[in-house]
Amino acid sequence: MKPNLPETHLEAWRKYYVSFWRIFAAIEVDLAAARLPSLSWYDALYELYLAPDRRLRMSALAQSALLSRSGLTRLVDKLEKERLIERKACPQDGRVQHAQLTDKGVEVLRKIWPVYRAGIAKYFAAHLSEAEAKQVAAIFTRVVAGTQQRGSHESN
Amino acid sequence: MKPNLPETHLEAWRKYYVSFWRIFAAIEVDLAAARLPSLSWYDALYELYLAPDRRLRMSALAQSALLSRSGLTRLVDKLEKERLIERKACPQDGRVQHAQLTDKGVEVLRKIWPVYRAGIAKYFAAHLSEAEAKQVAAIFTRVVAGTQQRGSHESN
DNA sequence: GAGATTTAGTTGCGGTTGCAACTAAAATAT
DNA sequence: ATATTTTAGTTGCAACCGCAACTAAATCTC
Repeated sequence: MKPNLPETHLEAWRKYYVSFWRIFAAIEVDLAAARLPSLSWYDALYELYLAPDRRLRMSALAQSALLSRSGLTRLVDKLEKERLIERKACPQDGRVQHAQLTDKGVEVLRKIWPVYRAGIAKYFAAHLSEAEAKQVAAIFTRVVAGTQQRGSHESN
Repeated sequence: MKPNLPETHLEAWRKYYVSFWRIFAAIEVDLAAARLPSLSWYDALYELYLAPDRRLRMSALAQSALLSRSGLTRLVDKLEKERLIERKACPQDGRVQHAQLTDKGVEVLRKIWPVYRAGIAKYFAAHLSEAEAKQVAAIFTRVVAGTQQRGSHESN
């Protein structure tokens, strides 16, 4: 009943876990109230926005957007139906599809961001001093590096 | 384009957000690999385990387990089908149902915990010093307090 | 104390996601 | 060069979850 998981670390996990779900739900509520798409849409659009030429292969986008490949296929279906992205076949490799962000996609991104940003500010940032924010960023950068490539994958 | 959300805080949010999804997915993979129920089951069972007499009203459990009332109804249906909990009508108030943890529920909790604990240790705790764990616990205790009762509710 | 309101929980329904199986194309092997 | 294997993406299916609407019971109003 005791591996290397001291009580302090466990308590940190519990608060981290609960805080995340609370903040996440609160932001989703705010987005829905503003009749805006949810965070998963934002994540995908934003990753495309950052990418060179604003386009990414499906699997690369799945990784960045924290989705399985199949999950991404459905999401891209919906985004494409709304004309926020376009699927572009790759001439070099007939298997790959690129998701290409459209201008309308950028526009939607710009509509979501103020609400999202306000949520981050209210529910998260308001409770962190500058120094704490730096520490949290540093700590979780390490955590992310430690979990690189894990989860969210399909079997095969 | 700039409310009170400095770049440092935004960066902290990004790492927090990504780390959470990665860790969460990794733990779910570990649980599934061990043919164990997922975290949402654990959360509900554990809240009951902590409660006086190991039972809680449906709505109280929904709050603790970070679910909507309807979501909890379905979850309790499944837990009851597996005999991990029982629904007990409340004699004082005919509207109320109590979810009562069974011995089998405790047993399952004890089977899940080692895998869950190992996941927390590997994916989360391994990257935090003792001092950092204390800080993280303190910071996110504040964050949780700030989001008390938000999200996860139904309209009406 | 009968009727309106509020509260607790459930159900209909739709949206989202992942796994396994599938299709098509490219890379590798013989 | 053809056959096998691997890779990229999609589709069938089922699980999970929330909102809105609903039922039943308690409380409040007059």
